[in-house]
Amino acid sequence: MPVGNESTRLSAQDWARAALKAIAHGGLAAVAVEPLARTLGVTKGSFYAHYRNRDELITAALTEWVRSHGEAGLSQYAAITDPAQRLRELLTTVVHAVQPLAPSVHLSLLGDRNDPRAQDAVRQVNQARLDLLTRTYRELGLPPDRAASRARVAYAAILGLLHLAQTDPAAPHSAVLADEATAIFLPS
Amino acid sequence: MPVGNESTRLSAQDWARAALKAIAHGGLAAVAVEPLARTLGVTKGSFYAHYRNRDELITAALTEWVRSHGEAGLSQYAAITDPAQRLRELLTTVVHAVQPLAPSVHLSLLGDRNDPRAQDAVRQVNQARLDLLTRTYRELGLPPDRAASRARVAYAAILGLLHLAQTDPAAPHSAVLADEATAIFLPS
DNA sequence: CCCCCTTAATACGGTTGCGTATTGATACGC
DNA sequence: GCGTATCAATACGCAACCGTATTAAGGGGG
Repeated sequence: MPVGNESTRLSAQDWARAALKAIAHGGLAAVAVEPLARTLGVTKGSFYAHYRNRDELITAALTEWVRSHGEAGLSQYAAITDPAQRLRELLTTVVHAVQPLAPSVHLSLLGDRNDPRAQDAVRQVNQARLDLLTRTYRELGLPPDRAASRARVAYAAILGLLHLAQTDPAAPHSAVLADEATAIFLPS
Repeated sequence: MPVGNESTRLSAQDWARAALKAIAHGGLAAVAVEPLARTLGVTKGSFYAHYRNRDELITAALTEWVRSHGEAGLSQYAAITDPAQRLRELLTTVVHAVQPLAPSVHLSLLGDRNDPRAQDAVRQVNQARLDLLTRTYRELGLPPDRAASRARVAYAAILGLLHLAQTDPAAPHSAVLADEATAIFLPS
């Protein structure tokens, strides 16, 4: 069975993915070997065949998250040549993708921001996104320093909308919000 | 000793305050009786003279937080009659107050957003702030629905700036940011 | 085809934290 | 001052989880 991912045996990746799910749900504290093993249907004995300890699992999971949410995850947006269009895409994607109430790794890591590993992961992802936004505003004609601060405020709004969507039960009409956001953040 | 708060004995308030500090630092998980007792210089035996259990402490701490950060904490802004001035105050206060790296209860609670008590506390505080912002934008002449969505985006930006300030080591010039934010969010 | 490496189970000890019971100390009202 | 409320210490049982043996099973490469 060369391909076929329905193997009955687990890989290190399986554990890392489960760890990310746990982080999204309950933060780093939720990455606990024995509970994870229970949800994976094995006992913890097998975990130590893949990682030396819990810390290694956390590091692996966060590394994977940074990889997929940093520049790699932004490449589809970076590929858009028209900066105005790119900005619009970024904003509307966020505003809409915000609804599914999918538990967010990003928000959970915020709760663990004392942990150096979490702080570092969040910092890297934020930096990649801020860079892209700053570049976009520069291409739209803003002077570098204004582009930087505007990108910062815009990204802050994106993050905040994510916060609000995750806590508010009241789902605001996303279409209206998207319009408002683009009206605000597309440059004068 | 009627006044004088240097009493050698602790009150329920002291425990609640310590709990809030712990939440700001490590989320709800950090509200642990024995560690708290250690930092307070007593043993946990005395804790149970003030609260029946850990849950009661958490509830008390969150209630206190909602009280002081909900409408009560907003009254000084609500008192500003000129809506434009009020909005400016709100924005600049946030942008500046954001620096001290004071660990934020709000951000920590986002990490615990699965916990119903945390979710409820955050929801209440957010609602009070959103209401004030929405009212402000209405007074500035925006139609009700636009006022609501604009308030939402503005508050999202405030939350996001808080987020960024807590994770970024790179402290951006707050004066620049404040200008940018007011330029963006003061209505057209 | 058989050996060995990977995955998994079981069992154990150690730590941390919750909650309870019991007893001691201390302050304040009378 | 005296007694009762409140605050505090100690000791205990209990549960969850980490990490470490140790052993078993199974499946591919030589």
